[in-house]
Amino acid sequence: MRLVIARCSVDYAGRLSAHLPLATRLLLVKADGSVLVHSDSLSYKPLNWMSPPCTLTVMEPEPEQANAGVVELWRVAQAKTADLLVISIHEIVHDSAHELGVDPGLQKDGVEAHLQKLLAEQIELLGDGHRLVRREYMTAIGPVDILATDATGASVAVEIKRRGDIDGVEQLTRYLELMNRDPLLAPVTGVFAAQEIKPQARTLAQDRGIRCLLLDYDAMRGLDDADSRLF
Amino acid sequence: MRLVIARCSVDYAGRLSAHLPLATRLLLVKADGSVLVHSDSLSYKPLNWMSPPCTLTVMEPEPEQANAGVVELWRVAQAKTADLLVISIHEIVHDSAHELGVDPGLQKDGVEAHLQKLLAEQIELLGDGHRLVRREYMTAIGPVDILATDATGASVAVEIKRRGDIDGVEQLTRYLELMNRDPLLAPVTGVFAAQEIKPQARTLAQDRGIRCLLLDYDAMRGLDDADSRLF
DNA sequence: GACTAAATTTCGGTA
DNA sequence: TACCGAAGTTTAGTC
Repeated sequence: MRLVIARCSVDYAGRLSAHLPLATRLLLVKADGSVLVHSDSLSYKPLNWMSPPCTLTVMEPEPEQANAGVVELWRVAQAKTADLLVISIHEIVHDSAHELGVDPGLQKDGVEAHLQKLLAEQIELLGDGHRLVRREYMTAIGPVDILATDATGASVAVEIKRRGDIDGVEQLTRYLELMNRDPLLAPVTGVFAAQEIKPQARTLAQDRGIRCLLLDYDAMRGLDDADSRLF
Repeated sequence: MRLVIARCSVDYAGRLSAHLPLATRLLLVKADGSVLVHSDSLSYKPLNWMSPPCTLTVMEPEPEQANAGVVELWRVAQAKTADLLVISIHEIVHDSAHELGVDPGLQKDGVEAHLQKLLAEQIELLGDGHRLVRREYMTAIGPVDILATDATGASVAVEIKRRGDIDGVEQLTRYLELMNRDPLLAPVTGVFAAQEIKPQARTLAQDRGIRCLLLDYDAMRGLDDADSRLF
């Protein structure tokens, strides 16, 4: 990994055109050849970048550019997409390279998968008499998060989201349309379960006869922990 | 901006739990206090991070941790969300700080806005006799990208995407439903225009009587350039 | 401030 | 490999 702090301007041409005026920035060159341009604020996302696989070529500036103060010209090209990133360096403030080795990678745990697991374990949150059929119930257009039955034995399809948006309601609606054409399943009712449900999503769901269920993640996790300790 | 190359392990607790085993990584501390953890590959996205506003506290390791080889303990906390990032540093390989100043910011140009402008100028791509009514036609639930009329004078609503996904069809469907309730506009037909249309999106669109139109960005841009030079 | 839509989305899983 | 859906999505714009 090479770290360069430089006064530079940047131009990107590819899926869009973008230009960065002259300023001091961090240029981060990774071992796979990818390049990231970061400013001192607006974290997370680089101002500009090039994804691997790509090649970095350091070029001499044209006389005209040299007169304008350009010391080095970096040309970062992507083979596949013909995207091009050009960095015009006017001054290098810092330059260092470091051997990092391969990263063992990130271990994640949580979010929607966890909500789904918890709700499957606490299926009675859907209402008295509900029973779990299975998680990730496959349909022709994708998996339904949870399939259950209510007290009368009728099918219930549950779509789980962390944030209940209008898109989630559309998604569940498509599943319900499809599943209600299956005589083995029909009639199937829908439950839209989320930690937070946007007003518009709630309105749309109710308009389509889909029940909304607010999930209390902390409470569900607490119950889960309590259960695990009941031995 | 402070750049630290360090052998470290990282733990994040917040919207999810994540753990990074001991390895050498780049720790990037920005002027606004935000922290990014980058490995030497997998560009663009940090392995772990904390968004501003947040506070970085450097702590002495507990005796137990010190015995395990921890030299420094970084605690990055977000005030609002109670998210917490803990970086256990075993060895600092590099440490430097740099004054970057405020970045003038990125100038973008292109993508969907450009496609919309081009299609508005080349409205005949929708079919013979089509005329532009206006771009960004406002409705109660948001702006329709382009409103036009066909050869018979009937209204045509156009949704433009770079990548035509199923969501875009849903979006256009909502607009069409609403607009067809307006006696001044009805009947309104829909056109789903994109550089690339996913098979499922095309199927859904056709099922709903929405016409699909593939846009050739380069050709449209070429025409535009040719037009601009016709003087 | 709330909400919607776009992103050079990126990233992971599955058929 | 293509496609689909999630993301600690983030970010920008509008109401």
